[in-house]
Amino acid sequence: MRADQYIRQQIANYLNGLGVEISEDKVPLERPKLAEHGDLASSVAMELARTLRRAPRQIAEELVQKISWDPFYVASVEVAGPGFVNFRYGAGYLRQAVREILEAGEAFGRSDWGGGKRIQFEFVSANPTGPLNVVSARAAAVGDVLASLHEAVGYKVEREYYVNDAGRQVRLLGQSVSSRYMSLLGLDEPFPEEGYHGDYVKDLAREIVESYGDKFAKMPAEQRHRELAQIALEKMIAQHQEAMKAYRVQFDVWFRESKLRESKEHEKVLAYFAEKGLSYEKDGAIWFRATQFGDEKDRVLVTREGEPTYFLVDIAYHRNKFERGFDIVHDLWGPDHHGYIPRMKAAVQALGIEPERFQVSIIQQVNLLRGGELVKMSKRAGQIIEMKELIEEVGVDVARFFFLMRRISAPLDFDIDLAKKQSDENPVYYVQYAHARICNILRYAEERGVSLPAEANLELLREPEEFDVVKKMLEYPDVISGAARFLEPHRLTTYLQELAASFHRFYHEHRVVSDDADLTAARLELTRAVRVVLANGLKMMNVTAPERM
RNA sequence: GCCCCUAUAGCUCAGUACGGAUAGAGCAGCGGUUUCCUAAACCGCGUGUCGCAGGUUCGAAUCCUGCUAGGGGCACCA
Repeated sequence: MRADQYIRQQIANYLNGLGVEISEDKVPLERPKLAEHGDLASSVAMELARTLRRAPRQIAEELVQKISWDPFYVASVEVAGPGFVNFRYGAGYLRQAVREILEAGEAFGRSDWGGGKRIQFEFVSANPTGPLNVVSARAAAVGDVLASLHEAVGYKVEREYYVNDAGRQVRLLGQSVSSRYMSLLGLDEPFPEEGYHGDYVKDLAREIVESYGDKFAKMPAEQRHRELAQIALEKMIAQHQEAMKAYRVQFDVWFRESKLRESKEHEKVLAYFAEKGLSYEKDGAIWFRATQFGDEKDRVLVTREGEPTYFLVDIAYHRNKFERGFDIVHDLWGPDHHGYIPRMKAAVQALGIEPERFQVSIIQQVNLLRGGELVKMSKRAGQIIEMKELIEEVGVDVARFFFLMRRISAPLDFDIDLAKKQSDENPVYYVQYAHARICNILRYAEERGVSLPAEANLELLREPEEFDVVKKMLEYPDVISGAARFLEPHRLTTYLQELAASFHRFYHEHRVVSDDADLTAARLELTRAVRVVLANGLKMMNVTAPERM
């Protein structure tokens, strides 16, 4: 049993005996900010003061006296301040934790409160009409880790990437490439008004000239646009897939919008809405009654030109997802899409799906800093820093870690200079170094042929720095479940830095491998446990845990 | 105008879900630590109108209301 559970149980039992009805999980218990306030503290006496009509300190004193505290879990209990009850962990409990962490290994920190429910995370889903930008890099890191966190707490998870390989944008890509293609061949074709200006379009055109020559120049413009669009599209999608692979994101499904269109799934939605009276015709367009489901205005499904809107196809896409049997569908979108949430939620409801099963997180923007200055990016001028360039410059580990350091709802400043520094200013190395350092200690012990007793005597662990490390490790399962539940992967980076710090402190104060074989054995166990937790945490983020640096 | 996000130390940020004690880290600055398992480490020193104003409460960075500033969004684009 966990010590916090034990304490809650004792308090709840005692209070129930007094006639106060309180369940274990309602007993307030928190980790105090100040070390002098103990390892755990309860404000229960203050909260009960009113109902019991007694002074909080008096209630606290009695509670402390009347309950017989098992010294295995609780080394000391005291009343402090206005009526807090402060607890310190028993040494036995802390020592046992070391053993439990080692036994659990990769399973340490995992739980099953997800109950095997199926959840899908859809993220990145960048248009294949251009290169991936740094926002996609953030989304990729965040989505991947949120998915992993949910796996760790007992969900069955799928990662999906939606490929918008159809519609207006793709036509524009075809026209843009065609124009560049023609001019490479010395021919003239006007550049489309809202075409894509980036250099990558010229690169695509050049590649196509190299592989196909002037084959497309002779065909009718419309056919050329179509065929070039397809070729360019596949090249872009392949690039995106390579980028994700290099970034260590493994998508289960790359879902193509064109598949939906081919199987006419959007038309089925249309028919369904028409049948249910959820759509109507106005000004030559077909509209969805989104206002019936809380959106601020009705939305167009089919334009006056008879073309399905992105929204309509997206509704079909979401219906398709739910038909695949997910209990929860979770989308990660960019900040420019937040206005889109009410209408998608409305649509999901209109399809008869419980709205709680559809969740959206908005990932805020990324500001790149170089030399302390904001790097200006303009999509129109084709001036952007691609995800690929950034990764090449700073490395996958650093990029992932940096993108995970902030709350997803906050814009993130990515300091390229800091990311490139291999020094103490860079938090990634700080954490990785702790892991490498541990591996080095273990190697050293092995090389020296340290002879260890069969079973380490953990009673020899008694230094405050040793216990501090254990206490920090004990926080890990809560960090994982909290990060998953509240969609806050940054808790993991913050935590790993704290764990690394507490290990570095321990390392500095005490020798692990010494002439005292028993003590060495005990400390090697502790050290191995820290390695487990650091490795688990880094693995969760898909950041490498180096054995030497 | 309406909606979303953000505002905490010189800088970058935790802490806000579920209100608790003297609001914490890292970096930058200054000073120190290595005959010893990696100094990519450790230790010490300073700083706060928690954006502002009210309210609720024994207690508010945290909850409520109203403001202010910055960013983003409000398409028959995606």
